[in-house]
Amino acid sequence: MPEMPELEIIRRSLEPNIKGKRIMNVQLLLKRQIKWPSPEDFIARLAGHVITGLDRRGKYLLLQMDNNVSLVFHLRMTGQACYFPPGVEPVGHVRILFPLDDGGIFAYADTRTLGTIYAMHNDELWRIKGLAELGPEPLSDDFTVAYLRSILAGKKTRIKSFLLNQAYIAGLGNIYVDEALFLSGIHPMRTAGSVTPEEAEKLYININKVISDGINDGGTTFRDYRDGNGEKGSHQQNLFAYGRDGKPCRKCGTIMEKIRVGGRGTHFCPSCQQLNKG
DNA sequence: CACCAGACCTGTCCGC
DNA sequence: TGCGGACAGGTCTGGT
Repeated sequence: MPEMPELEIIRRSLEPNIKGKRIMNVQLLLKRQIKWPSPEDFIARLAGHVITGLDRRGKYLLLQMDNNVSLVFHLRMTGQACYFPPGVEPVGHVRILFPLDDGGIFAYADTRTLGTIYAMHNDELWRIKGLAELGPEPLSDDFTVAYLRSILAGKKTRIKSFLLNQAYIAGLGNIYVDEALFLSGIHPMRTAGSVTPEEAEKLYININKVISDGINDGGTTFRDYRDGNGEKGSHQQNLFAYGRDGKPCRKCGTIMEKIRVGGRGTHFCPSCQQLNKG
């Protein structure tokens, strides 16, 4: 479900409600979603401790605790991290409850239960491979045109799959990749190495644009995504490619198509994004 | 290394 | 109405 814009909105919306609050106890309704450490140790590392800060890296949400422990969430497809004020009962597919010292509850919910949760000492965060190997993020100083050109060079993998690889660029997912490729006029089946330096510059600008627009719209809610207060985003109203198959292209009017690339549903305009280009 | 199917899960939608 | 299959915002593993 959530990509970088959604995780960033979740982080921002949770912060005023849970930062500085103490976790009174931990109720594991579905233990198998805890990937590290054991359920008993997970509870021991968190219960009674204060949440001192909230960070995000790629699609990971990290709650910093007062005992040098990070409570790490990866929401996968349907995970939700939400604050319920005092007197409001958590609803939905709740898997873990963290009652707080203000009488409210920080809850993790997840329909498909694919999400992964860790309570790591900060010096053992490297054990989370996906987190340790993340590439630079859109909108950050580390993400530059030169960097993008350098990682594209010579790659034979298709550009769509390439952009979904979190080790190259952190935070892009299926929606925002389709959007960035559409705005850049690049067919998703082209090889990464075929993207010209000029196209790479467009792609760089548009990756930053779609991520930034997604954040400004409060994220994209197709079905499950909600922010830390249970609110939907609105960026689904401003998409150009994702979910628009069968509809006219917003640039040229050609009927948009949907294909499968690397096992993922992929939306594009056959006129604006031509395969033989490049 | 590239690439794909399958696995992990539940829910929804579509066609018959 | 019921059932089977495909599909869903993600990532990892194991096979060819």
